[in-house]
Amino acid sequence: MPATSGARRSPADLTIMASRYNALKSDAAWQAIWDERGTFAARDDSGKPHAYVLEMFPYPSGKIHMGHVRNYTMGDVLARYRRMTGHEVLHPMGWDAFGMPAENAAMDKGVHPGTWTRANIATMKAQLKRLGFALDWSRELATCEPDYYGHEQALFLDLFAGGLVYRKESSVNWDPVDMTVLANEQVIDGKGWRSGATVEKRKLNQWFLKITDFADELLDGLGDLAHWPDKVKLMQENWIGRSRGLTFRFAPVVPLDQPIEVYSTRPDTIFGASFVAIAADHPVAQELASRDPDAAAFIERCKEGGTTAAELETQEKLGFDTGYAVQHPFDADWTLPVYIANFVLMDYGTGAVMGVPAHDQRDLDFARKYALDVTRVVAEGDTVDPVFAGDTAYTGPGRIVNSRFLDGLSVDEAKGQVIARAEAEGWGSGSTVYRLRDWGVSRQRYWGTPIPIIHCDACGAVPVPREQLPVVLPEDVSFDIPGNPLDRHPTWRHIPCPSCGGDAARETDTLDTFVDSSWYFIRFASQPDDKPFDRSVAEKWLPVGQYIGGVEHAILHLLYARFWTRALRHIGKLDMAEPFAGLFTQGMVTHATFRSDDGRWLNPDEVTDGKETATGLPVTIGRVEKMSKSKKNTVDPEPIVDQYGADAVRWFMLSDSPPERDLEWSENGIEGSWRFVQRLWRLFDGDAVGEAGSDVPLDRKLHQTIAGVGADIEALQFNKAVAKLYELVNAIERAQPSASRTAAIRAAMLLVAPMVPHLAEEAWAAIGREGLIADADWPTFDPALLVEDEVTIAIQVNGKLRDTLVLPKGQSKAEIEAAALASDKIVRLLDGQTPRKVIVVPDRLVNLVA
RNA sequence: GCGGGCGUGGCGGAAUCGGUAGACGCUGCCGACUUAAAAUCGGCUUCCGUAUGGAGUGCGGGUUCGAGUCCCGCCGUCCGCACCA
Repeated sequence: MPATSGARRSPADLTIMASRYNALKSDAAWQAIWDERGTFAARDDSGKPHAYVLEMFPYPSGKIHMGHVRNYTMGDVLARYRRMTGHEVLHPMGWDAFGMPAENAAMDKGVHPGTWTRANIATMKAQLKRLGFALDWSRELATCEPDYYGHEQALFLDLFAGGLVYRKESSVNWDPVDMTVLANEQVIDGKGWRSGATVEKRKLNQWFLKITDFADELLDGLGDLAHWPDKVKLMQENWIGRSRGLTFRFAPVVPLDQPIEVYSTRPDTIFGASFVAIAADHPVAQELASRDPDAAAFIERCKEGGTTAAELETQEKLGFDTGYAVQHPFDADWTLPVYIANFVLMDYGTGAVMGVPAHDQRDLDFARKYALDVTRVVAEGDTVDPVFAGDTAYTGPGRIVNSRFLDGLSVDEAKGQVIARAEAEGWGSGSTVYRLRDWGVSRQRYWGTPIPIIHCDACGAVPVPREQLPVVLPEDVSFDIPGNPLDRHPTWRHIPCPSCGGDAARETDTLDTFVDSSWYFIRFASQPDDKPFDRSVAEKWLPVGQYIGGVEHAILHLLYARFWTRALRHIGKLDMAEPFAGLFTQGMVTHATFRSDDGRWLNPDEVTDGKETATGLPVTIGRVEKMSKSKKNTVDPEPIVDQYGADAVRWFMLSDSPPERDLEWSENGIEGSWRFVQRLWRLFDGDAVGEAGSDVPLDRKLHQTIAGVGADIEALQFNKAVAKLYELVNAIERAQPSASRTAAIRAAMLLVAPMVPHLAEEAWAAIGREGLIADADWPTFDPALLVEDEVTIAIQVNGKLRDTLVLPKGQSKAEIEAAALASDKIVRLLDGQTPRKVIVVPDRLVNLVA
């Protein structure tokens, strides 16, 4: 029905003519069309500029949750926007499908991990499709399938051949509940990251990847990641933990029969040393313990101490005087006692330290307890007294004092001097020490990538020949006892040695699942059958332009993926240093928590009007927290999508909260989004007709919105883009019919298309446009229309706003000042006085200083 | 303890370079339409004050004609690391 030109349509007319938008019907219809046409399949050989948008792939735990919806909606908006701005977009999806929960399910429910995992994938894939994400499903992969992990085994062997894989017996973190080894990164406060069980130390033969070879690269490479959050870069920097100092030897004094090597970042304070401390598991301590029961008892006592944050905080510094002594490197007559101390760690540096109590807090605590000398060697302002008072070590800058040939130097100069002397005299050398350790990748689990190695008594560890890959997991396993079923399998592990043909056994450990996620983004870009990836194709897409995921992966996954990429470059497989050019870490989806009268957590749908629905008893409303099953404050996306449609859910995920912050789920919020979807539909459905006449203010608003929304999406500031779209829609609704208004409505369809794609397609089709809006071009803006021709000038007196004036843009300072002084309000306020000073900011404000 | 982020109405938040604080949304209130309700539409919604007006961006200082924004010192809160020599 054409509107009457010039007449404003009444709300009643709108209601009559606009049909209600049936989201469920449209969602299904357009999803089917996108599928049939392969709309979102990425073409490797496209002539368009390539864009790779990736969200962290999910673990198939059962069903998708709101966090997934938020994560994938953000990526989807960017992917769709990139398509509309002329890019060939790769936006794939897959499954991080190996891991412990599948084995737990196997143990709990007696279902095979593969069956459980694949069923979850099917469920979650259907749920993702239901949200209308612009994903290239033809590239879907699951890490638990041999056609993925077989290639991973090949890469593992490539790294093995390249010298980046080694095996060593090492003390490992053993999780007694999950019955597996954990990486240091997976031990949190002395407990397993997944089970929460207190971690024990065990000696096992483990496979390691030489990530420490890349420590410098990984650290320095952070500097090139301009589009990564500073927070994540800083976390990685701290994790790698590079420090520079001096590694040097203290010569032994009889009866000690070997030198003790220490590492120090403060060689400048060497004349302040008053003791040497070694770790409880230091070889010298162990040797002493074998002869001295007191030493052995002390070492046992050190191991009893907990490793949690709280325990460490309060733990007393304990020492055991070994009776040994060492010589000071600069004075053979100066001897220092050697202690075993509970605060020295064997696995950092050399496992031994020199104690300089005046300038290190731990050393000071220790020295005070055991009445050792505390000598100041760095001046604190004018204080140079060698006798150091108080219980707070001085760690600041200053001149070196009481230090013989170092006196008068700065801290840095003295460091250099001492290192130079040590190197010249041969008792030490400048060195770099990292907190980062090599990556232990062995897991004593079934549901993971089998490590493609065969152990032969004669030949040692032999790689599985390439033609025998993939080493496929046997299906016939049982989970009735904890531990690794591969160890118990009757036949799988028995195999002839590829080298000598004798009896040999397969490695039964599987790879850490972080290995699986260290290269999946490469496999998405290129997935030939006969090799992990085709280098030239992968390099067309990589690095990932924008990677989006949770900040919980700031260290582990992102560091491992960076390492893997560099390792592949090292062995000549891929010419790329960094896998993710842009990274964005989105906030969590949160919800209020509810507790019943008797303290049980309640699901939001068990609460009605502040009372428990079932009992009518009052409910305590707790704080807003991350949605979690344990607190029962989850909202299942599926029924929400069924009720409101995909677009309303997507719109809500983008609204209000900045994407890096938490988003609180609310019933009012989703209803508001649903209302807006309906409002958009009324706008699109009711006014796709030609009108005459122009409306310049509306044109301006439109062009400002086109420019602004595009910039906001590129900056991933979706909440701002949403606000601008609300403003545009408000303006269109208020405008009189005109050609400008019709043009604005049509442009608005394109502007909202990345966010509410189903509605946009429906509207596009309704006005008879050819093709899909998903394939349409993003509207362009006229820069001339971005600026207003009139500006509102603020008039301040002494910095306080007193009046505003609307003036043509671009007036001179004199004109603006004259206009300001002519204002009635200002004349009244000044009361005949002349301002002492007048500040005019053209097109902005006038400040009159009285 | 070390490192980092954040602090703006009833709520989520906006304010691009130091220049009109509170855009936009939610909630709430009033009104229109309706027999009624829902939906929709219009208006109001930082606080104090009937009002002219005053106060106001965690607190206290400072720089500036002008500070949410910059500087100094606190407080609160969240996150990461954690005896790293």
